[in-house]
Amino acid sequence: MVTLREVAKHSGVSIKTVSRIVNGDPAVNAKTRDSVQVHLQNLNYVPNQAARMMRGAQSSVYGLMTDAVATTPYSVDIVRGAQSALKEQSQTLLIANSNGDAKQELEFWRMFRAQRVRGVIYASVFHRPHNVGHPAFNDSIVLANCFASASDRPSVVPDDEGGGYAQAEYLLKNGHRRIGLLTLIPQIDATWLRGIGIKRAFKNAGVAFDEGLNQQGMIGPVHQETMVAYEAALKMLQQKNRPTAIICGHDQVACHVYAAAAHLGLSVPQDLSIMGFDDLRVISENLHPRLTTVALPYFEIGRRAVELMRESTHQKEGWAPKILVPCPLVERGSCRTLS
Amino acid sequence: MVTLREVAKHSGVSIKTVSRIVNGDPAVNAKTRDSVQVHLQNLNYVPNQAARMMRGAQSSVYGLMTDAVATTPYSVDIVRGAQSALKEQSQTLLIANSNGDAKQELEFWRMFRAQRVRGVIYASVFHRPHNVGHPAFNDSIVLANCFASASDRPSVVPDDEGGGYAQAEYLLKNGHRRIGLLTLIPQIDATWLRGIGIKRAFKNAGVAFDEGLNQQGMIGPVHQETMVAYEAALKMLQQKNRPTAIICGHDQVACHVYAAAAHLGLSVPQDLSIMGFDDLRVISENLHPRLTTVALPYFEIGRRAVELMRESTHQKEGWAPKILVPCPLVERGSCRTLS
DNA sequence: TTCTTTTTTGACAACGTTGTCAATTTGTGA
DNA sequence: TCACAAATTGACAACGTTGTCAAAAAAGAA
Repeated sequence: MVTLREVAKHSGVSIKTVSRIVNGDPAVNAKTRDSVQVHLQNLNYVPNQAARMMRGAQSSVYGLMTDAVATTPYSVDIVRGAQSALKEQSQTLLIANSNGDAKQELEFWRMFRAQRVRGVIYASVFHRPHNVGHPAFNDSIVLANCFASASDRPSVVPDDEGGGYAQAEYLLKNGHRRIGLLTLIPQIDATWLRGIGIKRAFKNAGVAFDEGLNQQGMIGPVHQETMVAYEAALKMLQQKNRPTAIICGHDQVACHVYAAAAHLGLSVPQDLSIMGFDDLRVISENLHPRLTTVALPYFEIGRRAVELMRESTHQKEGWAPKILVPCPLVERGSCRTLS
Repeated sequence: MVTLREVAKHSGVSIKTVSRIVNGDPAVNAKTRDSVQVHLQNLNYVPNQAARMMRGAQSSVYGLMTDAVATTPYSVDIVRGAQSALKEQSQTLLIANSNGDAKQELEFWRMFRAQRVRGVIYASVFHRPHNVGHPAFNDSIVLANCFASASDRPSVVPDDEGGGYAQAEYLLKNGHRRIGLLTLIPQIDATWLRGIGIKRAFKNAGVAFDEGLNQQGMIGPVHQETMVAYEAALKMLQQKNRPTAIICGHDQVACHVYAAAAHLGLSVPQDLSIMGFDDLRVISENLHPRLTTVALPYFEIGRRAVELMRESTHQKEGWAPKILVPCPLVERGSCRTLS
């Protein structure tokens, strides 16, 4: 690897002068600068970050710890988003996914420390309280897609309540009155947050919400959910006074509702409107008709997390904002207007 | 941050002795070791990688450059796989995704150099020839999920030919004779590789392959494909002598075939067997019935890429093996046995 | 010209670690 | 007891960079 010394030797100046030029110090004679720059180019010098860091410079690497991105497609967008915010200052992401294993995680914290990462973004796929941390990173952890219950940490989470509101508001606006609900398991915060949003939309529209149409699309403990949306949808749609629309807690749930509708000979959206959540494009763009859904803004969450991290540097103890990123509704073809 | 010096001061020994203990050098008196170890624990010492690297140690960080993982869910499994292979030696992954932008990519190569990463895994979501590289990393780049046409680089790719063979062989074994094909766009290598595999299976089974049933499920240029599987499937299934099974170039294509079948009142797998490719679990496990498909072994590809990278250290110029990772068939409920 | 100011340059130390090698301590055998 | 070998320990340099400060060169003022 080319070092400053080598460039200096080639250019016939001191190491320090080359260093100055590399770092854009104006206190260098223009002629010298030009001549050295040529050699920098020729030798293709790239500064050694390790050496820079030893001199006390801040690391340009951030850590991204995640418990189980693996299971959700597109949560990789958190990574993309974080990166997009990072690259402007040519910083990078060190990635570690622990699959939720605490021991694994501990080891990764250690690794982050060894690498002297500047801060850590802790991303969990489940948007629910999370205690997290390591004393060594006390003031430089940002939670993405989850938030801390006990310890107060800055966090960036999707606005599930707003997302739920958007789901219901859209259907109500389009004339639907009997609207079914197939939720995720209640242990997840997102479930009741969205529920609150949905009910708020009903209230705003002056429509009564029929609790009988509020069903779980999945059951069971966290991480071992069983999908029951198909059966639940069948039952719901076979009622005499069946709903004209179903709001799903997830695009996957929507999949099963499509299947149930097809099984009953109901066509979407003619006989039944379906609303998803998450916008897993692999699903939402491949169903027939394409699925109208509310997007989980993973990319934006990643971006914001990095921004929050940057701000956190200049904050005092106890600073722990909780940023809500809106969940935009993506209109496709699975919902129709009732006249 | 705690340094060796501090630990040494606390323990009343020299820096070097502490260093020895940290690195497990046996040439230390047991008593000394025990006493120092206590202080290491108490002070929570973690060696500074930057300093270690300056002393000439190999970096423990690898780079993962990717052009567009974003678009394919689960390709994130490449990351997981790589990590799983890495973590055994407490090494880490620096991640960079360029979204295919060449300028972006150049900057990332520079960053990798600045970080002195030990090697780079270049992962492309499209399994097709790819020229890639940077002189500085000449002998430490491994391609994952793609291979180089001009420059010869070690690469790890899915065995698409074998995957195609598995698709057809399974259906033939189950008594199907008229089997339709809805492929990806022909510009992608995977398309013809799988085609070869499929035809080999037909030949092995002594069954003639009807080229009339070989249709594209998608059309258009790379990166701007249009999905036409729905229409193609409709046409194919409305023939008088319609196929009893359809092999899809992708699980997404399969989605559309399900929809087409539902539209025609054909039930899966009773009236039609459907075979996918990729095993996007979000799709394959949420269709009704669940989709029998051939999995793209992203995780394994990531693992192997790291292993290959390790081997590459001791190889001479021109060493460029191309590893084929098998694509296992995942049996679910979308294919039936014809009697 | 000479002196002063300003600009430009370079010598040196330090960051935290480990390899080299020498110094010190401990153990062994006569 | 002493001589010698083995085990244990530490001083020092070096890795590549940048901050500090002083030296040298250039520019300006008298």
